[in-house]
Amino acid sequence: MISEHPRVRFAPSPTGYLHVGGLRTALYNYLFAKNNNGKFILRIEDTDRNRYVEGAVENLIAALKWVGLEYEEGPDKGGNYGPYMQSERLDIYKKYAQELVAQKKAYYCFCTPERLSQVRDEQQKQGLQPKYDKHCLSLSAEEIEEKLKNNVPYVIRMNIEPDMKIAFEDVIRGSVEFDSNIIDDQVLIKSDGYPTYHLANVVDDHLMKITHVIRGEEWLSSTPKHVLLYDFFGWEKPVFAHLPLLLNPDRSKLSKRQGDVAVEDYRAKGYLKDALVNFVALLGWNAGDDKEYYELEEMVEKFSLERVNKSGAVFNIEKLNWLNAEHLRKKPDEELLSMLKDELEVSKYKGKIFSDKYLLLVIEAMKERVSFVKEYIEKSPYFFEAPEEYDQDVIKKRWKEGSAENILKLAEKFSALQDPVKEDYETALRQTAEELGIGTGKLIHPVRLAVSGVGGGPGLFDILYIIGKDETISRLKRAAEKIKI
RNA sequence: GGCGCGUUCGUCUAGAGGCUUAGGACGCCGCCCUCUCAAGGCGGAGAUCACCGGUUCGAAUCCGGUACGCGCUACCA
Repeated sequence: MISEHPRVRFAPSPTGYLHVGGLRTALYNYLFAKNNNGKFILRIEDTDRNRYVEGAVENLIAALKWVGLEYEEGPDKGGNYGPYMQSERLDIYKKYAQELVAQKKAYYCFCTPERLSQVRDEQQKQGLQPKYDKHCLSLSAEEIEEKLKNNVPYVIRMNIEPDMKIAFEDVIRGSVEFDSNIIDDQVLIKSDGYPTYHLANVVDDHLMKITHVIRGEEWLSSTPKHVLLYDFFGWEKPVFAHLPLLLNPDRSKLSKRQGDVAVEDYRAKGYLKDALVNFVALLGWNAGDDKEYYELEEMVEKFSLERVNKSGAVFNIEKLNWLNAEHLRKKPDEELLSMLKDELEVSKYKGKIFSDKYLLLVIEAMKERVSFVKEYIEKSPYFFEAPEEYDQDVIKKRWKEGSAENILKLAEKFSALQDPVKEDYETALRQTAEELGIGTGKLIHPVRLAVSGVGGGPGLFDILYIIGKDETISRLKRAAEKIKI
């Protein structure tokens, strides 16, 4: 069933941004293509002129690019089966629609929106399935000719025969069957000359030699229409795979109201593309083992449509956060450095100069303690400026009667050190503690507070080494003065 | 309403008739490590596998029904 070199496509309509659900659809298409040595194609389904959004296509492309899902053919890349924007393929759709009309598999319909809604109301009142009543199917050739000549607005509709069973195989769901009686005589060409999704999608998938249609579950119910169209044209059908939906915490379809849905939102919040992709991939797929941390390449190796789940998955931000931390920790320090520098540029420390060497030390110290790049700054501001305030709870817990004198004593000790390294601070501190006749803890904690303003963080001597002797001494003195019990 | 799809710890999931006292991960809690906070290690709580019935020596796994959820039911995709 799976051809040797499959061709799959991600076919979003440009609504303004890339939805995370769309990201997952794109990802599964990509993974499937790469896993099978096939091609991944981007096609823009911009057939609804009312929904046109300025810059949406560029946005979509930028998001895909950021995330690293590279396609071989697409609107900005070209390819042998273009154009890849449906709005540039209008003539093609028209031609195929007319072919169907000639074969009586589709027909012109001149009904006004008013009549349509009247019919619908009537049917609903009688408790019937709202469906077009094939009113225009009985028009004579002359009547049609006449109306066309007089520029009466029209649409072209599919002529669906009643009492048929339309069945197809879905890789994920198995065999699915529909009754043709519930299917409306679907509009193929709208009165503005644009095709509807159904026509454009089938025509393009055929012309672009798409072998596998991998899309969201919301399309499952329209698939019989597509199957019928393939049959009308006498075309070979692609393999269908309908993906489960992504859900809000309350199990409704993932929506903007309940949080961020745009890939760019997550990017702006500081999520790594690797983590987002990893996370989204696991929402509905797994390799059958316990592995949860993935790089793109490994997913490509292991992916298969057969292992995609049937049921919807809640988009659970906590797991995403964990994965982000996991991915962040695996990044080489050099890469972290460049990300941290970018982050500093948009922080309140913009303009302040820190050497790469310094920043690398900060990274080493904080690496295990952050989940996001920006946390290097938020969780350890003391590496970028002296603390202005001291955590009250920590003062209460760690700052005792003689603490101020003790750290001043220590400052004195420190000032005698020559180019101290981590161990030198430690030795000096332990010595001082001994001289003062107190436990090292009694000194360590107040020093930590004095130097960082908080109670947690990397090992104290690492902090001291990083900020340096002069800064350490100055912070100790300042704290001895400022911290009051 | 009709049609379709789905239903295993709070969440993501493993599970393809006996290997299951249903496994892992996130989150939560505890212990260890430790100058603190993390990370890491160990452990714990958490699922009558939606429900009912059937098939079978045996069912989370197969079949039927019910409930619930979601999707579609447009000249939107």
